[in-house]
Amino acid sequence: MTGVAIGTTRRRGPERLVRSTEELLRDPGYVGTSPEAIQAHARAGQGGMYHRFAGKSDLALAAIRRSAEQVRAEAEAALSGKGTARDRIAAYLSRERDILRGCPAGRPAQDPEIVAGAELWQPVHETFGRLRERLAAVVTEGKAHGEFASKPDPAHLAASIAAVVQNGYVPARAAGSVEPFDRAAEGVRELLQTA
Amino acid sequence: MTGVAIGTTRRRGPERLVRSTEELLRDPGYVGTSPEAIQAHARAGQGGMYHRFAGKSDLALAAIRRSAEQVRAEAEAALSGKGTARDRIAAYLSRERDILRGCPAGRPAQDPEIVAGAELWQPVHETFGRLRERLAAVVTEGKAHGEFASKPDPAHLAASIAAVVQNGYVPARAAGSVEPFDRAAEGVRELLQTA
DNA sequence: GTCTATAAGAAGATAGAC
DNA sequence: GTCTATCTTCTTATAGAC
Repeated sequence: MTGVAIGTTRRRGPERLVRSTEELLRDPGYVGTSPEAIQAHARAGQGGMYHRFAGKSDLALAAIRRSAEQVRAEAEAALSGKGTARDRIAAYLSRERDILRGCPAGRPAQDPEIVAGAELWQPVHETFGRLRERLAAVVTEGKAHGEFASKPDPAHLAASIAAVVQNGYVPARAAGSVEPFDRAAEGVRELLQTA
Repeated sequence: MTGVAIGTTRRRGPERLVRSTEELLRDPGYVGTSPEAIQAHARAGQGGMYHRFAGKSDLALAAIRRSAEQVRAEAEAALSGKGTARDRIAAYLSRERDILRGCPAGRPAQDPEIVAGAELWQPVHETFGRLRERLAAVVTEGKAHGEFASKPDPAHLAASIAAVVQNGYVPARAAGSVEPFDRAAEGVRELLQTA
């Protein structure tokens, strides 16, 4: 531990490189991002990059881990907050997500080269699984307090909510607009009202 | 019109090339698919391919159009079938989709090179939009017959359903299993029961 | 029309000076 | 540790024989 702050103002080399990779992984995606592009974005030289990281995939691993951790933390903040289970799920659905830039956790799941190799794929896999588990737990909790009818299975409902959120990104990109995402989130909220 | 059947047994060159491109576009995706791979898959030579198509993007355009048309037709088959609005939506959710191979219509929406240029992106865009409209119409119909509570807005609900279906693909790929998709579809069905 | 050979370019990584 | 030059390989496309 060097005690150097990881913030927006003062970042050491490796930190900046990982940040840049995170951003580029969201938008052009893994295959669409060249080491050169990462260096340009991070304003780092080739030397620096290859000195600290073994290569593109090594950098991507660091970036994916960081993105996954953040997605997890944000979800946790919403799902462990105040209010009823329904409120917390609604809060989770409302989080700002910069939809058109793609899902920081889900986008990599679409990259052929990432899915192919286990190292990069594993953290993505884990993040999604834990998120669904956490959502299911909140649904179960809500059912225990009589918030939901007995009908919806927690695991199913959790999967639906996760699908809408994590993947509403796709139609949004297809439409070139956040509208599909917002509408989908609103639709789930409305369904939960009546459930 | 030459009258040659477009089936599995007898396909002319261009047809085979487009088919192969469709399949490869679903799985490795646009960036991950080389002209060479297409030729190998279609058992065609370079000459044949470049003779009929201007290049990779030209072939991709043909493939995307065909996939989009098929997705639209399948959705229409389910949504215009017999039964209540709820039944038809449930049927739509149950269609076999070869989940892990990716969504034929949505996968392209994730490819940086496709999103960048308008030609390839446009058919994807259109397909998603029309599908949501169609779903919204069925929901509206269901509400008119008193199948759903007055609460859910048709456009919102349609967006939710579309997000679950078209994109349940993402968590499924992340998990390496169809389970997340199946659960999500089941979750929406259950919610519709109670709505 | 279909094949083989090959060119032009970029992606990813390395070498070696400083 | 960081920079520049270089190397290899892959991707996409073209040329020209047949």
